[in-house]
Amino acid sequence: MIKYSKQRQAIKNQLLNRGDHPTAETLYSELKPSMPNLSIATVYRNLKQLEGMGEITIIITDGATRYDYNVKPHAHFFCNKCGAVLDIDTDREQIVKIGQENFSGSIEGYEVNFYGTCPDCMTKSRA
Amino acid sequence: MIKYSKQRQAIKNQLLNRGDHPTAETLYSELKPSMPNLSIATVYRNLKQLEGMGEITIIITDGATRYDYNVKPHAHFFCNKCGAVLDIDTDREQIVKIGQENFSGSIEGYEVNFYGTCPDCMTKSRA
DNA sequence: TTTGCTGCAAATTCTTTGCACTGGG
DNA sequence: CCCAGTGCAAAGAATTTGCAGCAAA
Repeated sequence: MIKYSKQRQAIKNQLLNRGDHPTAETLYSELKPSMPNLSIATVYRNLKQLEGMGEITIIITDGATRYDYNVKPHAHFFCNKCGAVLDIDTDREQIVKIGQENFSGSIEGYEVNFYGTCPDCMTKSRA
Repeated sequence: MIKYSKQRQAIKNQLLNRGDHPTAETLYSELKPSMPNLSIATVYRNLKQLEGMGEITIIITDGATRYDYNVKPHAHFFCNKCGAVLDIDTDREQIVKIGQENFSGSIEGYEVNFYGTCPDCMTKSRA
C-alpha cells in the first residue's frame, strides 16, 4: 500500500510547478532549503516510484536523467546552444505509423528527441 | 592530427562486423582476448573520438550507452521482452516535419526510439 | 623528435542500497 | 501496531582523467 509522504508530495509539486525537465539533483537542491534533512536518496526513490505509477516520465539524456510531469504524449527538444529542454507536441499516430512502415514487430511506445536551436537562442543570435 | 592506432581500428572493425549496438563493455570484452592489454579507457576514448568525427553514433539508453556504426538516419527499436536493440529505417523528412509543426525553433537533428515486442519474441509467444 | 595514443589506476558522477528509525494508516 | 517511507552513509555502475611510457608521423 502506498502511504502519503510530504517528501513525495513536495517532489510532485516541484515538478508540476516548474513545468520543465529538471534532474534529480536540481529538484533536491530546490527542496533542500525548505526541507533541510531531505535526502537525495529519497528524491531518487520517489521519482522512480512516481514513474512506476505513471505519474511522471523519465527522459534519458547524456549525463543525468531528467524527469517530466507531462502525461500527454509529446517529444522533447534539446537546444544545442543553451541546453534547454523543451516540449514539442507530436501526434502519436503519425510517429508510430512511420515506425511501423519498415518494421514487423509490435510498437507499443516511443520517444522522440529533437536537437537544434531553440526560439530564444535564434532570437539572440539574430540580435 | 589524428594518428593511426590498432586499438581504434579494432574497435571500428568490431562495431562494423557486429552490425548491432554493443556497449563499451561488450566491445572491450570481445577485443580483450586478441589484445590482452587493451584497456577499457582506450575503448571509451576511441568511441568518443569516433563519435566526434561522425563515424559512429551513440545511443543513450537506461543503464549503459550503446554505440552504432550506422550512418544513415534511422530509428532504434528496443524490445521489452528480450532487450534487443534493432534498427528501423525512417524517413528524416517526415520526422522533422512532425516536430516542426508545433515548434518555432530550428530542428537540426533528431533521435527516435520505439519500444515494444520484436518480431522474434512475437513468434515465440505465439508458439 | 614531436605529439597523439595507450595502459593502469585512481577519481568522478549519477544512482542505488542496507539499516535503524520514524510516522502514516 | 505494522510496514512503507526516510535519512545517512556506504556501495555500485558507468565513464573519465592524470600520468608516464610507447609509437606513429
